[in-house]
Amino acid sequence: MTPSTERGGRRTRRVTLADVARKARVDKAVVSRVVNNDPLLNIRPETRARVVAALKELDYRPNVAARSLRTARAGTVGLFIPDFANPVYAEIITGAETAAATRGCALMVGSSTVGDGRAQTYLDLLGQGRVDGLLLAGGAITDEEQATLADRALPWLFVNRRGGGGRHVILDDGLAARMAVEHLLELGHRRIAHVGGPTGADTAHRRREGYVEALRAGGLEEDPRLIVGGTYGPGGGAQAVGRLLEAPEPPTAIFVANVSSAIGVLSALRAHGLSVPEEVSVVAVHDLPLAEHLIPPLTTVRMPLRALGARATELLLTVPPDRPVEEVVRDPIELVVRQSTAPPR
Amino acid sequence: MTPSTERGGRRTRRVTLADVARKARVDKAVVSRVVNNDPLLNIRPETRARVVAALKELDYRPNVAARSLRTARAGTVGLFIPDFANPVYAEIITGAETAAATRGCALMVGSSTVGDGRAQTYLDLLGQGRVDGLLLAGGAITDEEQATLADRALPWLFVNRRGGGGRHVILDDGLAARMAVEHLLELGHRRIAHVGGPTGADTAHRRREGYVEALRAGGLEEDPRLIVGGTYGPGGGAQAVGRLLEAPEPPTAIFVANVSSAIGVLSALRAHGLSVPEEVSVVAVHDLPLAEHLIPPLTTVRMPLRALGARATELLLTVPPDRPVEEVVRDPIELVVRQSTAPPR
DNA sequence: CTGAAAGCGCTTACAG
DNA sequence: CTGAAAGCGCTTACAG
Repeated sequence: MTPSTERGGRRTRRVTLADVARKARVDKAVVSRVVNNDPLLNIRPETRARVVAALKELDYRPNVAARSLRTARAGTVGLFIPDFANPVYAEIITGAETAAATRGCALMVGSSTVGDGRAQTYLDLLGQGRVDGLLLAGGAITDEEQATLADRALPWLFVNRRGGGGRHVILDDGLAARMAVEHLLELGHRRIAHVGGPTGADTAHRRREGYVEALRAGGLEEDPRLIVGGTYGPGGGAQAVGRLLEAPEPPTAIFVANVSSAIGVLSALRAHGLSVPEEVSVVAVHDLPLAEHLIPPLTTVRMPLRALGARATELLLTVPPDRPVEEVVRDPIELVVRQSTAPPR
Repeated sequence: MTPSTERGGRRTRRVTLADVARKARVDKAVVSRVVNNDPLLNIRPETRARVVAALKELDYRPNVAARSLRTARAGTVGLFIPDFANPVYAEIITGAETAAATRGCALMVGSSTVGDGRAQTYLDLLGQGRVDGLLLAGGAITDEEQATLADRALPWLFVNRRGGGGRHVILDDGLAARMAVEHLLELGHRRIAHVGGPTGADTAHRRREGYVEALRAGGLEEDPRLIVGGTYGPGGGAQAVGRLLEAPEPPTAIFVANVSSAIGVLSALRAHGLSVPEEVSVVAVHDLPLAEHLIPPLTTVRMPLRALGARATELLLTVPPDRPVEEVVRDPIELVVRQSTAPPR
């Protein structure tokens, strides 16, 4: 008998290993090994056939809770992000989800928009044994939270930010910044400003370093008045432009640490009557589908965010939790030249 | 002894109910009832105090797998979406996450970007008992998938789209469309075009209906040449504008079914040398932080997407799975007038 | 080549 | 007011 269901999914009695074993006239241990493809199982072909047939006929699906209890493995990876609305995390999630699925694991994503926003609250919700490990992407993790984490006997890994006592996976944000700035230098720009990310954000820190390095490699000295911080959102970008234009000698080009900020940068420049790229060039880190539909289409540096999410998941699941991980994912970083950058006039 | 940990979270022996019971000199059944706040538990204050102290001292955290196995409840809600990169789903997720947490449940979000993209693949990954119910947001669910779903003895609910045999929660997309079009009518527009969503998307269907209704209520007849479909992305919006401008008498205003499309609409209008709002007004459904930073700042209709996600979660967890649910979430829909709409000249 | 048994950590109905 | 026992559904080391 297959379980019957009704509208909305009425819950009927589950099919268990014992049901399958009875039907196939074997012990449930045998069924278990067949289900899990136990390589050590030596079974007669006709017995296996009976088991497989019963499995199929009853539409057996293992009970995750029972399996987890027995094996002490959840088959689930946790991922904690600041905000689902940030498209950067969307890409990381997608990469992590795919990598987890490849290993037969589910992914459980939580954001700090819930409750008081602390990683701790998310941890409490996870309880004990809901996930086998935790990826912590971006955002600010306080020392207290890191201590709590340490108490949980749970493997973790920082993603897109350094930390975790030498357990992190990042991208080469310095290189991304240098590629952006070198592009501006090659176009002939000499007064290149930087709209950075929020103080304390590790990616912001590394992009700013890359900006300074590229300037110096080009024989220029950085000008503190041309470096302004912000948030990683459009509002922060718009505000930053306001401060930038107060400088006595305004820049001819702006390197923006984040594409969302750049949307605000573009609109603020226009509001100040400056045309892009004729009067000011703009280039930003991270590409998005909408970048080519901005006015003007935005030159960006595309980062391998999916690869980052995928690699982090793999490492979390394979590297022993007491071993350090400090990896820079080396998938290609690509300059996407559109119409927001041009030689200075 | 509290469990010791090392870098990366070395796994140490877990604290179980039995450990706590031993320390508090009671049976583990008592500890269990204290942990779960059993209202029927009659316990001497000093006994409770001993239990609470032991709980705290050992930092006890219930094993989720054991509890799930025993109670046949996962304490987790599943949510299946087409794509994490779509900001509309980000809002729904956030609402669902908060509502789930309020009920002590975790949320497990999966997207169709994994594997072959079918809901079925996600269901297989979920296995048996990983979630207590499933929210299916947007996207296309085939009949085959709906049949599979019915076989799973799992309560489900469609979110933001009708379906599921009378199990869905939606917003009043018709009203949103009428508000947008009425705004254009009040400004004096008479040739109002519609850039719709993808064929088969239920929200697209209802927004288009609202558009037609509003036109007729304003004494106008819809013109098929002014109705073009598209995707819910910038590329679709841009293409749609191209087709719209082939009409002998181009529109003076465009109602766009989705804010992401509208980004493409704005850039395509500019590419065709048409200024917004002087020559063409644009209004779109869904508000985003970036809307006010577009060029020009975009007039939108803000939808209560968080409330939708939250309500769907509540209904999934409370309405018996064999009862129909057909709810329209009535939280306020708001017209946000910015600078992309103006009277025709 | 297959079976029987133990036990993962909980909750709950029942006994006293 | 508290304890003892059964059992959720699985996996695995071991027996034969």
